[in-house]
Amino acid sequence: MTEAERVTASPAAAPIATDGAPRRRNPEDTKERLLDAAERLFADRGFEGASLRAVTQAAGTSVSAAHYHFGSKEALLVATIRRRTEPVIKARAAQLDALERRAGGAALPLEEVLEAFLRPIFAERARPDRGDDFRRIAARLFSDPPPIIAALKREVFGRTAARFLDALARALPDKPRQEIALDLQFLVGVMVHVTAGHLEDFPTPDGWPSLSGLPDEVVLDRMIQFVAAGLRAPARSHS
Amino acid sequence: MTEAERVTASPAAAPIATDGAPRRRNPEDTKERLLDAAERLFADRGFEGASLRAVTQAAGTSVSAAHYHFGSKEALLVATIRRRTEPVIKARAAQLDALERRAGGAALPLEEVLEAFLRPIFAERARPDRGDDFRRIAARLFSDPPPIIAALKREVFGRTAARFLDALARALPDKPRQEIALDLQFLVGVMVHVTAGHLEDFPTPDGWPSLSGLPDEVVLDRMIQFVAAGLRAPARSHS
DNA sequence: GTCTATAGTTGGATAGAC
DNA sequence: GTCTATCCAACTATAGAC
Repeated sequence: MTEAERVTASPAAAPIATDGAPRRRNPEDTKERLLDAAERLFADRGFEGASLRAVTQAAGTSVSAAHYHFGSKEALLVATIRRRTEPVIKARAAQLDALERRAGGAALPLEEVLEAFLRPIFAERARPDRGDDFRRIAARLFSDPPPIIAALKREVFGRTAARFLDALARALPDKPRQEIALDLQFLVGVMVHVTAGHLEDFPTPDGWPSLSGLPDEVVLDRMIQFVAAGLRAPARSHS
Repeated sequence: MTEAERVTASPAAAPIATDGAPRRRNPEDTKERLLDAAERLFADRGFEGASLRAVTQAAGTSVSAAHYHFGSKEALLVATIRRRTEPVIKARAAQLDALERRAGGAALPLEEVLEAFLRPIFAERARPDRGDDFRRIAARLFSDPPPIIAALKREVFGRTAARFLDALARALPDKPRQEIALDLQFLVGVMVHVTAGHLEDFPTPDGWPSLSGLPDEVVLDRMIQFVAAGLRAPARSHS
């Protein structure tokens, strides 16, 4: 396959739907359309795999418009990710605040701590007003090449991790702190895998019920049960 | 930052260590050196982010040598991934075979099924003879752009999933099959996250013990406890 | 089997008109 | 603010000498 064939074979060069006629040249929401297109293409092809030209074409603009609004391709990526992560981080903090207020000085209920961590990301995923490709953007955040991503990742994670580690420690006072930290990483693994949409990507083998149609609420529920049980599981006394 | 600065700022153009003097021109292991370099650079920068030139330079060869041995950049990626996944798939099957033989017709012990699934990937990760960057290659397999990766991913997963789903069903006879399938995805999420090396990538906040020095055996042990408890957790009767 | 040299594209970024 | 036109560096892949 030649390079030209490979590129044209790749789909998704379709422009972002701008509800109705192919009207162009809206003054301010060009920025928004660029973010939508970038989100979809970065998620589909990766940062280096999605050219700025492809992104701007899908957004119905030009390369220079993107440079005008964002300054560089990297900056566009950062803006794309921040648009999604900011509301999640804030919603998590808000839910945790409410939870701690309600509990007063008492131990926090584990399942509710987990829900405060997990529900916001599902909520963001399901928002219909913005492109619905939040999906793999979260997974990319975890595995895309380092340039700025590594720093972004740590910042995003760091802003939430400390609070949730403390909350988990309050929910499970007898659990060793290192085990809490390790189990939180397991939880993050589950979250990323599900958020990234891998449930839809891996068809179950013949004879097994499909997972791709499962409502978010069912998946979220089961995640909480699964992870709560894991967190409560005592360390094995060395056999 | 200019493009030139960004590129030169990026490290890891160092050649693969060929134990001792910078001896070149070994007849056959050029292929091996190319795979080592490709593994490291694809893992660090992603498939599109790591140019063939960078890979061949790190391997101490030329672009055309890579084409001679593999035919294309994509084929090199596939070979890189297969070299790691093949032994894991085979080891998993072997451990499961042994387990089923030992159990006869009886129920399989859950923890041992999980160990058959998880230990081989840790073993591969720890092999010193090949470059030690198995790490993020597994994560890439799950989130890198589609060209051939999507197909590869399904093939690799499919060859193991059916057998493990059956084994889990034999270990937990009362568990609904859809719940087993869903929980297996959670397990995969944990596995990918840990294998990808994210434990080392996310420094724990101040006041929390670091995870980066943890021996593989400790992590594997805790993973099995965590996931086993999750799998055993009963579905919540809808509140 | 490995090299040098080169072909032919495509990439991000910018200048300057409007 | 958005466009067209252009710069030039970097890419994959191949041809052909050795």
